[in-house]
Amino acid sequence: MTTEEKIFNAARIIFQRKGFAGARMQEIADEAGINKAMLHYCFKNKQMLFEAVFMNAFSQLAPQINGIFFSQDSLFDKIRKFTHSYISFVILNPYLPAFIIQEMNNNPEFVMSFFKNENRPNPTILISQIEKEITDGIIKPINPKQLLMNIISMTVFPFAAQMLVKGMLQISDTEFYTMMEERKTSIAEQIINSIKR
Amino acid sequence: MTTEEKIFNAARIIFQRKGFAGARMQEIADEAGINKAMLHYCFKNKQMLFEAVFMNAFSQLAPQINGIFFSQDSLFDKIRKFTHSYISFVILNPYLPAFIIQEMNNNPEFVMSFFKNENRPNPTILISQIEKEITDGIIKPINPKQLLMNIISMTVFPFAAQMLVKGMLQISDTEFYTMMEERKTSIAEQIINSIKR
DNA sequence: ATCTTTGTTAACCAAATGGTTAAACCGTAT
DNA sequence: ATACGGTTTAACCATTTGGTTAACAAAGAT
Repeated sequence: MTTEEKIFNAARIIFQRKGFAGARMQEIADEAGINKAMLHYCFKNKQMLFEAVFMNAFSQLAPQINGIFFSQDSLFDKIRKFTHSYISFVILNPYLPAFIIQEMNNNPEFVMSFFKNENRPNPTILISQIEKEITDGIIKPINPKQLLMNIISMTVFPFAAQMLVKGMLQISDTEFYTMMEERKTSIAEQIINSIKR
Repeated sequence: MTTEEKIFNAARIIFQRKGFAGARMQEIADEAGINKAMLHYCFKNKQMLFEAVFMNAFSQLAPQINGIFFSQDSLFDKIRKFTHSYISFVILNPYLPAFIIQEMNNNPEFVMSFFKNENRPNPTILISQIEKEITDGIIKPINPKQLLMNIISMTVFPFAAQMLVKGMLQISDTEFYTMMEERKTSIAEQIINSIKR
């Protein structure tokens, strides 16, 4: 593993654990097992290092979301595949959602630029598909954006608010994990149930 | 307004905007329009000031959630009332959810103590009610905790991840607000639809 | 062999930041 | 009026923090 990779991985761990403001360059250097000056040698400054980490995190997560937007499946299959693959991915990267949401809220201006990128999640196709399935009588009338928000909410929230959820429902890490496994399929069925005619 | 109140309000604004690590004592003093030394005169130190703000925020939000747990209504009515009253409240305090979730993730140990409090949200009654309505054949079988998670997710997530949602769906502040108003009733109907026999 | 480029470090620096202090201010009881 | 209590401030302090520098090592290139 190159030094740059060591730094990057260390930075990802620390930034995801403490956020941009809470992370210390020295801590990242320690985690990487190298001298602090190397951070600035490889990544100009804290902001650049952070942007590299955030950009990477976001570009890992975005395709997971894009999956639902660009396939050829029926709406129901899209929902099933999305929740399943997204939760599978996030179980392996449980800190990503909270990290992205936190930094996005703390850094709106910088981060909104991501959504002008061509690679950004683009829901327009899915929205027109929903509208079509409504007029075709396959599903009940619903505001497509609200439906989309419901899907994302049920999928992402438990991870983003992990501590809150665990504390409120008084569940352990393993029980949480079990529930997330169950959600891979249960969310989809729940949503489909609520909209199918 | 007393000086202590001025400080507290300023601290709430700054902490909610930047989080504990990102907030600067000087910034809070400026926002309050007083000298920095007063912060330490009224609230010992940054940690104490933060805990006062967080405690207050949490104790405002908790009763909103407790509402759903301790009423005598039917499950469907509980869901309707909860989503409506919770969203109404959060529209007036749109930064609360993100703030609480963020600090809860960054500060698990300190914050988990809240859930040992007697005043904590306690879902056991609601969970047994759900179990009862399942055996009574009023609703379809479902893991009660999953159902609860769904309700909370759909209600809280759009606020917690406001920037993400706005960026992804490409909606303005006003459109966001309109959608949240719509959600006051639509979430409940959505969920009820998905579980009623 | 030696020069040059790249990688790496210890020591250092200036600014920022949380916190302190001692003096000033101000209403009020004597 | 004055002495006294709590309140407020300007100036100050110690530490932390992001960032720099200059020397050193290692690996090719000549």
